[in-house]
Amino acid sequence: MVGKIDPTGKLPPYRQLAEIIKQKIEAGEYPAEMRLPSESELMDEYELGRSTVRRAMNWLREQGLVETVPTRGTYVK
Amino acid sequence: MVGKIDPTGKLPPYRQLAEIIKQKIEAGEYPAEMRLPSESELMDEYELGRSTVRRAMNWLREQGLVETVPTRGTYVK
DNA sequence: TTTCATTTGTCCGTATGTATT
DNA sequence: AAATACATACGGACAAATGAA
Repeated sequence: MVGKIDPTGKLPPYRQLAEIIKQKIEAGEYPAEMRLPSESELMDEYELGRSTVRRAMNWLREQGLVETVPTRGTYVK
Repeated sequence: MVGKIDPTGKLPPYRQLAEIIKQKIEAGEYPAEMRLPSESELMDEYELGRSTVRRAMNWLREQGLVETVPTRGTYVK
């Protein structure tokens, strides 16, 4: 099944989440300009802590895939 | 043009707005006894949420620069 | 007097930023 | 990585008071 986080996997959880989201972006499931699910939603959905979700967001941001607007959300670039 | 809010600036938006208004007061553009623009007007003019505008007002009030009269407005002291 | 628009007061919910432990 | 706390910000909703029509 796609979209599950494996705490014992090769990649750390934050990178796994980042890859999942990256795939969704590239697949068009998350189109440009779309706001990603909030940190809270991602925490619930993938059963991760906020800092883990934020690390994933940081990674995606560093990759130039998304853009974060303070107090608004993170958007697909 | 002076009076633009930079969401990524050093000072948070509410402080930037407060500084703008403070300058106008000190420059005489907003003389004593004058009623400041309403919260709604400031929201529109600077594209800020009401709570942000109100924070700016609180700050100005704490500085002793203005005085607020409920249902009437905020006045330069 | 009644009605209406304006303005501030208050509260709630949600979201990100930062720091600490 | 997680948990927690606090700051900052946006939006909506409703109340209360004022003053004008």
